[in-house]
Amino acid sequence: MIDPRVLRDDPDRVRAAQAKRGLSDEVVDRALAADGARRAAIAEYEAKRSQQKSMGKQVAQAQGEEKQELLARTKELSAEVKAAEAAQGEAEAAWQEALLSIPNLAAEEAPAGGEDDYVVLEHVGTPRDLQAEGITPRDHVELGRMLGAIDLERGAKVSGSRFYFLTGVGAELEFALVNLANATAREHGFTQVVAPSMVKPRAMEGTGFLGQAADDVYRIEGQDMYLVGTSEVPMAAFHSEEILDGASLPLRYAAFSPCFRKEAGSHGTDTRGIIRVHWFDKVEMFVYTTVEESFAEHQRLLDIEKSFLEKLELAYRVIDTAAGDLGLSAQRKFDCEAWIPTQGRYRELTSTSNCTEFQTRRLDTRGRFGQEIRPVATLNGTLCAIPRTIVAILETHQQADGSVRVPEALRPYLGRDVLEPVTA
RNA sequence: GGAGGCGUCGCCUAGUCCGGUCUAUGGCGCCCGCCUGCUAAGCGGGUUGAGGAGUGAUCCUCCUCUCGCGGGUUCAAAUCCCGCCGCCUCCGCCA
Repeated sequence: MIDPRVLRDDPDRVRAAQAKRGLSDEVVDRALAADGARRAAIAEYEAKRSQQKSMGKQVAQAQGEEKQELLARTKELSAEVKAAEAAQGEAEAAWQEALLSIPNLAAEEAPAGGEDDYVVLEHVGTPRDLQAEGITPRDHVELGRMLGAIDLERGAKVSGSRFYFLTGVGAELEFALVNLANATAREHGFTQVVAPSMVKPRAMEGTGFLGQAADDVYRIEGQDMYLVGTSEVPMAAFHSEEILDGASLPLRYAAFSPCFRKEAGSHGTDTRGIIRVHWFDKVEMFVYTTVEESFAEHQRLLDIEKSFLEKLELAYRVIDTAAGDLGLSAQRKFDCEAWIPTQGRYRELTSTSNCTEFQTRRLDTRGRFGQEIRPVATLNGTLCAIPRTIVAILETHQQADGSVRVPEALRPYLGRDVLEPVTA
């Protein structure tokens, strides 16, 4: 949720931010009106309650007729207190509802517009031209089958479309990537975490995934729980309802968890292979820091993501996502997209967002800075989403005979220099 | 899954049966002061936390909320009733 004081003091800034995302500012007016009503209702309730309390004390001390008289009057007051309390509750709920529906204020620097209005910040590495090397490119599905690494047929048989088994070197690849990612995270001072991938509604809502993104979230039948689409969710809720020691910041975590996504609304796109699947494992970086520090930290997360892709010897580009394509929580987002040879284009491998105080206000995570207590900032960034990384590695480092050269940095973790086909 | 117990202001704890002066007791710890060659001990004082208002800024004053969480009863709830959550012990089942 955005800072209510910003809304109160500078509503035009919020309106401008809404416009930048291509959204109407109707919610802004609604929230402003609700805020006024809420404050009035609170004042009303507190006054009545205070009156009731002091009368209660008189009742306790009074005797006989005097007591009966007081009781009659205080009974009346009690009804008024109840009414005022109910009115306050409603006003508070209306205000919350309006405020929660306002997305984070996009950064000044974020490009305006929608999905296609991203700005390419840089290209790193040269996309491999397999044709020029005299190699007929095989896609990851074919390579995965030849290497005995990816079993899509059985994935579909057992679990349905968009499921897969990683087998043999495929499974080895997953663990090697996870270990490399964790080692990288440790080098940068991150605390490793294995996070639960089922959460209560509070965590889901607090991270902003039950709004516009709710269609993509799996809910557990018969239980008030959700499967997470990223460990950003449990990690954002990790310190919920806590006041952190300001001196302990930044808190840097690298969390491993399975991720589940319905992929509703993506019917027909990326149906082949393991680019877009209902379940995958991921190592995600998650940081708690101050808002002031968050911008530099965002760059740091991006740098770590870049260095990881470089360790894997992948060609990629970095894009600055446009305001309209930011999630509800994000103030700014950078994606790293790796070159996928058989698709002839860059595909998202990692994504890092600065959510400033948006999530911590919802989840009530604050920091104590001397005398002052205020919300902290959260940031998240993919370190390694397994299936897409496997796609990029297989396709990028394939050789004429269908074998795959293993990037140097991964070799110690995989114990192999090259992945050899098991079938022709 | 079954049975029982517990949840109070950083930690421990009194209070809950029998509702009101609980503005929550005491200890530990912590903070300030005194004493002191230094340290320790001793003595005195302070100390729940959060949100908000008063001319937004270290102070002061006031209000609300806070005894696991949410409801209910009542003029009044730490205290009575209901639901939920968490922890512990035992049993069953299980990776």
